[in-house]
Amino acid sequence: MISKKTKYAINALVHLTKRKDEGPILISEIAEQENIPQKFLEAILLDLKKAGILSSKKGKGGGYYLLKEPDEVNLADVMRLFDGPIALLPCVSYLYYERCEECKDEETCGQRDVFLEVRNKTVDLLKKATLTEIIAREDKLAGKKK
Amino acid sequence: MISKKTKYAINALVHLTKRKDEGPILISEIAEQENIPQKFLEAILLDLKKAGILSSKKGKGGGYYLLKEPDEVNLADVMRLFDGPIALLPCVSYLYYERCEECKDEETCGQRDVFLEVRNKTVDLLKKATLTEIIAREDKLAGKKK
DNA sequence: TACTTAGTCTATCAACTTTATAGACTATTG
DNA sequence: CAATAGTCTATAAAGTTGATAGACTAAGTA
Repeated sequence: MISKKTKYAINALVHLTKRKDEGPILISEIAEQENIPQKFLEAILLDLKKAGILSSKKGKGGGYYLLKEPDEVNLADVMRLFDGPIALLPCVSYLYYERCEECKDEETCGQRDVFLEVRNKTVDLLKKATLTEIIAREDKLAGKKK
Repeated sequence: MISKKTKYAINALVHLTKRKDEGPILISEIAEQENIPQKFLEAILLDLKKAGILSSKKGKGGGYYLLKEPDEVNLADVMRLFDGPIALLPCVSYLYYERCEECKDEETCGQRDVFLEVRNKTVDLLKKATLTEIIAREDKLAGKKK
């Protein structure tokens, strides 16, 4: 399961993408409309800023806004930022690789081979899921609904 | 990441599969050869027994052995047993479904749509990974190695 | 029957992570 | 200089994970 942090981060990013022509958006507004505890959201947005995805303005008329283009931000990056590795085993993670202590031979480990496949497919799907693409999905789903 | 419990369980199951013609295998033997803390392994094997995957015999000449056929045990089932849902969001889990409190409309949620795809692909890959298939992978990897 | 073997059950625990809250601080705008 | 709004630090409750200890029970064997 992904953490609430990641889930909240994605919702906040989608929110900011939809309103990206309105200038800076207040934390309090995002918190209220997306049902996220405000203080918790503050920390999340700060992390997204440090990661170069968002930027902010202080004082009156301030708030947060997208720094990267919506098609340059994908769920794989967001997940890694808050939850760390996407891989289900440390030994198949590319960015957070770690050997399994109990493993006898990594090269011939069948379990590892399975989870390597799962990781590759998952990263593949999550990389394709950009903010732009997520909103396109929503539009499509909303169309089907009515 | 999967828990050590799941990882240990898979290693123990593969171990028992390889030696399934030898009769009951001691917990202590599996623990030693697979580098698993014995007391921890005891609990794991007990869970696998309760799930109908293993059976055991007490007293001298006792130990654990496979009850199901190796091609009837897959990693999706083992993961669910120890780690619960495979899905990354509660709202896309089939067996452990739960609504996201903060969600405004599940039917048109783009985030959900992405994680539904990830879940489906992951379950698909893990269902195919039976004990038989894992050992076949190991043989193949060992062949390539030399 | 008594002894040994080996799985089973219950309780406990330290360490860590997650989710969240409170409050002081700093920069910007008007 | 006062109001606004993001930033930083600390704290904490709750839950999960990985592990250990010890008593108990069932099965085989002499």
